Formats: sequence, C-alpha cells, structure tokens
Amino acid sequence: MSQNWITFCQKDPVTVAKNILGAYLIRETSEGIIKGRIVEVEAYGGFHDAGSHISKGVTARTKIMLDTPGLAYVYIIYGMYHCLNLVAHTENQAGAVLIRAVEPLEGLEIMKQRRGLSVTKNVCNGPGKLCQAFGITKADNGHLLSEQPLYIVKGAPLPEEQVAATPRVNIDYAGEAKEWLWRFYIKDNPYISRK
DNA sequence: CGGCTGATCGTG
DNA sequence: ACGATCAGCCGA
Repeated sequence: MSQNWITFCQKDPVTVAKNILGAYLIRETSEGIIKGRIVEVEAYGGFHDAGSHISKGVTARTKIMLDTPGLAYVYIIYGMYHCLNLVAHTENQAGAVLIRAVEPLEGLEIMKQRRGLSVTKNVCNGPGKLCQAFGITKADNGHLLSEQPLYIVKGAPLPEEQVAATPRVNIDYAGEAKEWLWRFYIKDNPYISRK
C-alpha cells in the first residue's frame, strides 16, 4: 500500500538508505519481470549537504527532492547514463537515496541483452548499469516506487554487522561532506560497484 | 545564445 | 588513466 511506502521514505535519507538495503527492485516489462536485490546505496541530503544536487539550487531537475517521499528521482549523468534515486526526507526537508548496485535475481536474459553482455557479472553493479539493465529512463522520473510497473518491496531487516559504511563515490568537490559515511553496502556481496 | 560541469562507464 | 558525450545550469 502506497501510504506505508511514503511513510517508510519519510525519514532522513541516511536512515532510509540503510533501511532500503536488502530490499527488492522490480520492473515489469512486456518481455517479463526483472528483479534484483538492492545491495549498495548512498544518501544525499538537502541544502547543508554539498554533495547533493539540491544544495546548488532548486531547479526544474532538483525540485523533486523536496516532493513526496517515495518518488523516483531519475536524472541523466555525463550525458550518457541514468541514475535512479528514491526521494527520502522528513517533513519540509529535501533528500534522496541513490541506488548504486543491485544483485540480479530474475530476468537475467533481458538484462544481459540490454547491457550487451553474455555473463551475469557486471550487469547491475553500478548506478548507470542497473538503469540500463532495468530500462529505467527519465520517463520514470516522478513515479511512486510502490506502484507497478517499477516498484520496491522491502526485504528482511539486515543485521547491522552485515552493513558497511564508507564515504560516497565521486563527490570530491563536496568539501567536508565528501568524508561523511553516507554510502552503505552489504558486506561481502559480490555485486557492489567497487571495493 | 556559448561555456562549463559531472552522484559513470568501458577500454587500455 | 582517460575519453565519450550531452542534459542541465549559469552568465551574458
């Protein structure tokens, strides 16, 4: 039910990021179901977080970070790739959670075909890669991620000792915020984007 | 308008 | 280590 989902996402982005680890990302396509387990995420905050898009200003692109928690925030990066985020923040705040890597579970053939690969390795172990595998584009921007045909289903809670926290990737411009331990991944999972 | 920048990826 | 490649943002 969507209200449960919105409530789940209406917490600070760091909490939502940790809570969404181990959940399932599901895409229904005309060719079949694609499913994966979320194994790596990053939290992005509001105006105080120099690594966050919205800290540079509220624009047509970034204003969704202020919108309803649980919406998809999809943007194009480097003119070539898409990234999927989940809007996540408390009342009157801004924030999002970047889905960085997924462990492929179902729809392997469709994913490999879209990625142009013959083996499962490297199909979903990066934010741009998983969007290509799942067929996620700007057409999905603003979609509530509890609803078909693109949705997230919560998994079993993870023991804290299975979760690693590190600085976020590729935000060298972000000053002190680049040191914050806002990247989370499932330890020893072979499908994370990098060590 | 023109100029820059980038929450990436594949290749080497 | 580096280049591809262009939406998004800003300043004029």
